[in-house]
Amino acid sequence: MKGYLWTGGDPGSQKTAAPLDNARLAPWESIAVEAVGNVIEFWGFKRNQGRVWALLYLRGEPLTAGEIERELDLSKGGVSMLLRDLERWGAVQRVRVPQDTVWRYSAETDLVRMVTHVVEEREAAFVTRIRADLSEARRLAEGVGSLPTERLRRLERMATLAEHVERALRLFIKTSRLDVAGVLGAFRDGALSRKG
Amino acid sequence: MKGYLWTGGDPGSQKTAAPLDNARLAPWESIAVEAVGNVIEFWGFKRNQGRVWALLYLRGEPLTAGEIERELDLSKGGVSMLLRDLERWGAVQRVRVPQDTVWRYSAETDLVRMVTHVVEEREAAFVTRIRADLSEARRLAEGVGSLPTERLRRLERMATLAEHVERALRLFIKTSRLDVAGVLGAFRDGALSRKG
DNA sequence: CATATAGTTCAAGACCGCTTGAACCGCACC
DNA sequence: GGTGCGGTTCAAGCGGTCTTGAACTATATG
Repeated sequence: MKGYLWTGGDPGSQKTAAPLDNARLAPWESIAVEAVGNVIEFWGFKRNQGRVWALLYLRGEPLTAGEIERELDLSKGGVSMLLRDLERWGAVQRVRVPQDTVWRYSAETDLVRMVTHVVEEREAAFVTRIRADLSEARRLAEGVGSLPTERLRRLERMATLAEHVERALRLFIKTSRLDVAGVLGAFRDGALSRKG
Repeated sequence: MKGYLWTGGDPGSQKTAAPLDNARLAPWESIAVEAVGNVIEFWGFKRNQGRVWALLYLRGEPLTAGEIERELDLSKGGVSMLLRDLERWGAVQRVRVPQDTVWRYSAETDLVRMVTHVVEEREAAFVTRIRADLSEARRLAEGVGSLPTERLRRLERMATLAEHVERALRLFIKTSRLDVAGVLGAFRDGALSRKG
């Protein structure tokens, strides 16, 4: 989510899932990789975190940092950092293939868990904060003697609204988690080889 | 939502609903205004759009652009653009007080409608796009002869997941709209004076 | 130990959206 | 017409994040 339809309208400029530079990738891979990049960015992560995960997931077998670097046309340092983040979040696993010295990385299905989890944390904290701010404002406002009750009421309505939105949001996260959990089964079932 | 807990952790640096420069505003106003600014930014709009709307809403009576400029410490040009956006979205109304030459602006309760509406549009378009991309990828992949079925399956699962998330999201928007609509009643009911 | 290659770190810079401020327009009033 | 003021526009600057690339560490090998 960057510049969408905001102020200017400017429709039709939808950021394309561009073939970009990943000329190395098969077209279908490229499209899927970019799509995941978009989603992940939308949810507040870095686009390239999504791209890396998608590549690893689609390939199925572990890749080296160098391969990722080439396939996605990223810098060495960038790949290192992206992998570290993904690994820390449990979205990617670092594996060592027997009689080989380099690290390889394979996708965990947990990108999904990671997203729901982090988003949940973030959203919850945020929403809580807003509520706290609004009740603080209300407390202060009530302390002001000469405040027209009408203005106080407006403030209260604002707070009420915030609470309702919070409820809706929590509900969304909960149902969404359930729904996703179902699909996770699908991710896990198949004969998805995973080095172990 | 800017830099939250992403890569670095860095907790406790929660962006405060700072007293900022709006020394002119009563503390409770300032807090509430900033809170709304945060929310609105979180949903993908400009922080200052939220601040302007909040100020107008809390004040109850129409303000001039100059007043807004001073109260929120914004630039002339900025206020003009912010008001234009808000007006276009129906979140603010431009009113002319009898025997006065300047325009004044008053808050519509429709900020809420605006947010749900725009967010809905945006989210829907986005999600649709992702789905389209993924099925395109799938179509292409199926056209490739020598593709291991396992890899194809992974792609398919990705698409399935996207569909599920889409469903959850649409559900959220729908229930959220209903919920918000309920509160809108509360916004409208009271003896909220509106120049007419 | 010297060399080479994988991996990490981080300052510098690219990039991008938001805000500013000055030029400009339009209207009222003298 | 001239002056003043509200309002608009937009190029330039600012502030933020993300990426790069070079220096650095770690590890294997001869």
